Amino acid sequence: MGMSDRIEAFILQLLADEDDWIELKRNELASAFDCVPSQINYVLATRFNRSSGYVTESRRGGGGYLRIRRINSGSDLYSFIAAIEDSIDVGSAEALLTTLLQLGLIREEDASVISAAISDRSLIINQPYKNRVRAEILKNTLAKINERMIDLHV
Amino acid sequence: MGMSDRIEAFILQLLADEDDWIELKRNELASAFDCVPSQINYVLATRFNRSSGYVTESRRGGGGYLRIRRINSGSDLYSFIAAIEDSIDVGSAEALLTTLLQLGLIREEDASVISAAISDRSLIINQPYKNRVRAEILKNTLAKINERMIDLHV
DNA sequence: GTATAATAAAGGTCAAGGAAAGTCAAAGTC
DNA sequence: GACTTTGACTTTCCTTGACCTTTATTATAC
Repeated sequence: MGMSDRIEAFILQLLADEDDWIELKRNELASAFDCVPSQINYVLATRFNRSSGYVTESRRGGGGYLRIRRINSGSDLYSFIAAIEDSIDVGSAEALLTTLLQLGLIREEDASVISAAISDRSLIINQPYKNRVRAEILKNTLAKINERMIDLHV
Repeated sequence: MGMSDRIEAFILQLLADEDDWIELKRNELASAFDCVPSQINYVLATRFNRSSGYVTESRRGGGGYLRIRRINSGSDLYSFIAAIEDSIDVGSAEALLTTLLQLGLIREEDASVISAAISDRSLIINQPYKNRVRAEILKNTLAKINERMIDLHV
């Protein structure tokens, strides 16, 4: 297990204990793991980014910190669902999923299942039905996820 | 017995000892057998692929690895996927999802997303296409979940 | 005493280099 | 002819360090 993996595990442990959010000192963490401080940034960028369900804030200067928060992000899938047209091609649909991922509005697991559902491999029917069904599937699955998130968090 | 056969035997032995999954370093293995690293890829591709009942994952870069896992096709989603006919009505599909849930082969989150995708509200097309598309969506989404379950250490 | 300037104490960025594994086609073997 | 072996080249991921920006604290001017 490499250094980045160990740092990731350490942070995950902290989050599991404290749930909600944690605060760290970049320099302290770096010297605890005996690595350069920028390695911490690398770990945050690759493992604690939005599409893996985390947000980080930080502050520089005296008393600076890193804060890592898990987002079980409820809320506004609605506006995106409402914006889906009656028909959507596979490229646009995938782009939408990517956007939602980046915004942390859906999780990677959900995105991959939806992606499989709306793929051309699944929708073995001709146009224009294909794109219409794709739009319906998108709306219904996203609505279901939205429901779940609201149930969970709010 | 050729080199590929000997490497295969070695890996099979490791799997027999450790059952479940094993992790290897491509370069170490190659130098242990005194062959080029890409030979390992050849062995994995020809002897440890999906259709022979194995999956492999890997990671490049520092601390990279090869991981080989046996698919025990009994409790795997795979056998259920294979059993899905070309056409399935909504009742049977829901029943299947319930079964898979009870067996712990899928999670509730996944079930709800799939359920939304294959509902009559999503599949706004006529029979017999509706049931055929439903079958395809089921197969493709479950296959994706199966992949993911395998990726994680199950 | 307040306003400003200097210094210290954080964290951020980015590119270079290294450490793996992947690919693919040519050559070899049976 | 099919399967195997080899190696040059590619891609991905990780680590390191030099340099930058932001914030807090302290020193200085008036």
